[in-house]
Amino acid sequence: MTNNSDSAAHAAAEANFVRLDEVDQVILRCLQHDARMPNTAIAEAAGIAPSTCLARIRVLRERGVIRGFHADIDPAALGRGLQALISVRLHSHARPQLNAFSQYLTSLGAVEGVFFVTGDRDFLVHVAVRDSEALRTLVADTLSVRPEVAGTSTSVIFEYRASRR
Amino acid sequence: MTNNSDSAAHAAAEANFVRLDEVDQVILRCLQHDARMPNTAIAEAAGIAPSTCLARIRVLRERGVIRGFHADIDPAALGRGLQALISVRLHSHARPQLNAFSQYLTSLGAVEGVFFVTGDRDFLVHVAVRDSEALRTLVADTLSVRPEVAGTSTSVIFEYRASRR
DNA sequence: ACTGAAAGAAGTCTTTC
DNA sequence: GAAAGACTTCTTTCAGT
Repeated sequence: MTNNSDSAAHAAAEANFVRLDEVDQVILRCLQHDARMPNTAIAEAAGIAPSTCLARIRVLRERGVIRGFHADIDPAALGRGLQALISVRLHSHARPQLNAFSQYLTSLGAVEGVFFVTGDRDFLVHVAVRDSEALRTLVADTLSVRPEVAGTSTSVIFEYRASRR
Repeated sequence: MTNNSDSAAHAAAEANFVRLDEVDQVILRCLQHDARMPNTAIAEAAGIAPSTCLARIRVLRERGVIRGFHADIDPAALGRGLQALISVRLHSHARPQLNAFSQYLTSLGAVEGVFFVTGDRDFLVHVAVRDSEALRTLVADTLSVRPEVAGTSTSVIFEYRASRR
């Protein structure tokens, strides 16, 4: 799907203007901290009735403010103790396949996240693998063999902190 | 001496990673997809009793496999429609303050995540801000003024896909 | 738009195998 | 470890304000 978003980014952000009062902010903060927090507890924290709180959360989901609720799984506990950022440059003639390649990356089991960025690189791929051997295999045998890929550059992640406030 | 050849006394218990059977994997997959999925539904999907499922989840949390449950909030819906990766190099004499600086970064409201990496840079900071003006302010007035910071390099993120399987 | 009550559903704990 | 049952708590709906 090709959306011509020349200056639409700014306009979309303004059009998607959402007003959140203090109650909504308390709700979001609670759910961001603990998505399994009972509705009654959230309602109490926000100072509203549980039924009202439930309706608020439903609206927040419908508006797209809340995209979902996910468990935070430790990759190391799953035997993937090595994390890396792989910078991927694509050939210029592979531009039309950008989105498809991005989707392909996301589908890989080792991939934690994909950044599509400006600058001298195209993608920055956050991966979690078992060991350096698995990382080498991923870069050499999975990514570099792709015809779209012009080159890669890998940095090992010593530490990654997601901001979960 | 005795013929203790049971598979339960395997050395997998003291490995750095945790052995997860199929039941655990089903539970993790469910919770990663929807952290608010009812315990009864997870139990049914895993083919175990609800009480057993609850005990499994508790153990997974205690072992650190599950680090938490978080709502996925859209930064754009909160008025932060511009995301960027800021590469931060520190002065070599600021090494002892690496961890403190990392914590400082994480505490900033605009920061989504912080990568501490090998290579020619030290940190890669994932931020979400209101607009380019806010990004300029963050880089110029918040980060660059720090005495530890030797230099920064900013890339705008066109798209970011977290792998939530 | 929010509240409060009430019925149904789900979470939790203890016992039992 | 796993399951069953009792008990507690939460979710959800709906009429009312």
